[in-house]
Amino acid sequence: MKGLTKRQQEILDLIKSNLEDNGLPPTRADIARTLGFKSPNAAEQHLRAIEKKGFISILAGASRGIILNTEEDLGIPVIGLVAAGGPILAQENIEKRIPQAQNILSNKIDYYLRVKGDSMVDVGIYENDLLGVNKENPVKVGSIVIARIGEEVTVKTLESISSKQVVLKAENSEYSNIEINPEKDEIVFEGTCVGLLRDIS
Amino acid sequence: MKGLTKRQQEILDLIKSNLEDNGLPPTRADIARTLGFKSPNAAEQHLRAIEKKGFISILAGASRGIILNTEEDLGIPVIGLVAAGGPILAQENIEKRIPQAQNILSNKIDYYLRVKGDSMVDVGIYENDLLGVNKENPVKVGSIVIARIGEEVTVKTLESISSKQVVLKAENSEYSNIEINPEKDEIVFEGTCVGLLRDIS
DNA sequence: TATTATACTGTATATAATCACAGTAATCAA
DNA sequence: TTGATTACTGTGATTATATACAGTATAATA
Repeated sequence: MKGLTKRQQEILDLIKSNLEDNGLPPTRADIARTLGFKSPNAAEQHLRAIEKKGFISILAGASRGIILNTEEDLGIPVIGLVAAGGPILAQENIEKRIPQAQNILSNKIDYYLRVKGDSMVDVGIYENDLLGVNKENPVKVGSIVIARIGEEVTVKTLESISSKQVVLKAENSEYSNIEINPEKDEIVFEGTCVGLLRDIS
Repeated sequence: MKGLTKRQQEILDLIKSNLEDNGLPPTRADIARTLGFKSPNAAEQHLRAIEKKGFISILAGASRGIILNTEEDLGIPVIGLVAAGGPILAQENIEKRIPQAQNILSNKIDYYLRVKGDSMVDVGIYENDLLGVNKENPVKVGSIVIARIGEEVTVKTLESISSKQVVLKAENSEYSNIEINPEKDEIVFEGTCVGLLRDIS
């Protein structure tokens, strides 16, 4: 699917906003009027081009017969057990998806990670909780981070970090800290924990 | 806003499904065809009746100019501090609303209650967490319940209940149980806690 | 250099669609 | 028993809309 030109994008946006605001697609004349075309045929030809590129479908003969070909929103993936090796967001790790509802949590969630074990109970993170993970922001000392050490994925508080040593703290007095020398062992930060969902039965 | 007749409801449903399936409203002819009318005017008159009752708006002259008058979904209310007296869902208690996204949590959430205090830390419920509350299901022993005792709203585990005594357990060893005689003191169960949301900064 | 894509104007027309007017018939409330 | 509401058929005028055809002009592509 090729990219749209600037003008074509404007028209696609117009269709979307028309749908959003009025609940129905615009006519060719509507498009021409809004964008200042003197001929509705300009809109017609743009629509053809956009259809050709796969972004919409046009229903022949039907008034306002413009259908958006939006790839449906799959939702935010929930990561269960992480298979050894591969990337955390690999298909085989996705347990299910839950619809992304903006404003449920304040920060952007890239994926949810199902908690295994009890190493973070002292900060109220329990087994089977879903942690909302933001993978964009750089990790900060004091944050709860998702780290991959070798092939193992773990959730811990980042206690300190330098080029020689990374200290991960388990928030459970029965566990001891994890200390890693990043020059010797591979450690990758998969993201920062910015939220939590829990089902209570 | 009066109620719709059975036939009018069928037509409203048809409009909705048309919108859902095709992304645009039906024409009078579409409606007539689908419902077996021999005249598109039958559809026209039904639409007028439905508009008169306030469920849709008709754009004069526009093709497919049918707009649903859906009262917008306000979202699930978040209850902050509960004012003394009055019902928990009273307007003045609503801090904000967050869009209801099905499947985020498994159970039905009627409202969210912002946690004050630390009386439930031992089950991982912290200050400022949002508790998802279901107010329909009857409370059960062992569940975390939202109870109103006199004018105070509290979240506790329901330890035992009988006509003579209700015992509410704080999940924090520094707090002691609350024992109430429902024949002497007023106790109302506002719901059961079925989920939890937490923002982690 | 020819071709294709983009980005329009301008005209015209078939048909899609709204909507008014004229009926029929059944049900229900005043 | 009169009037209002519901639930349609049937016809047709008017207008809203899609869409074909004929151009102009520019930029990118082969």
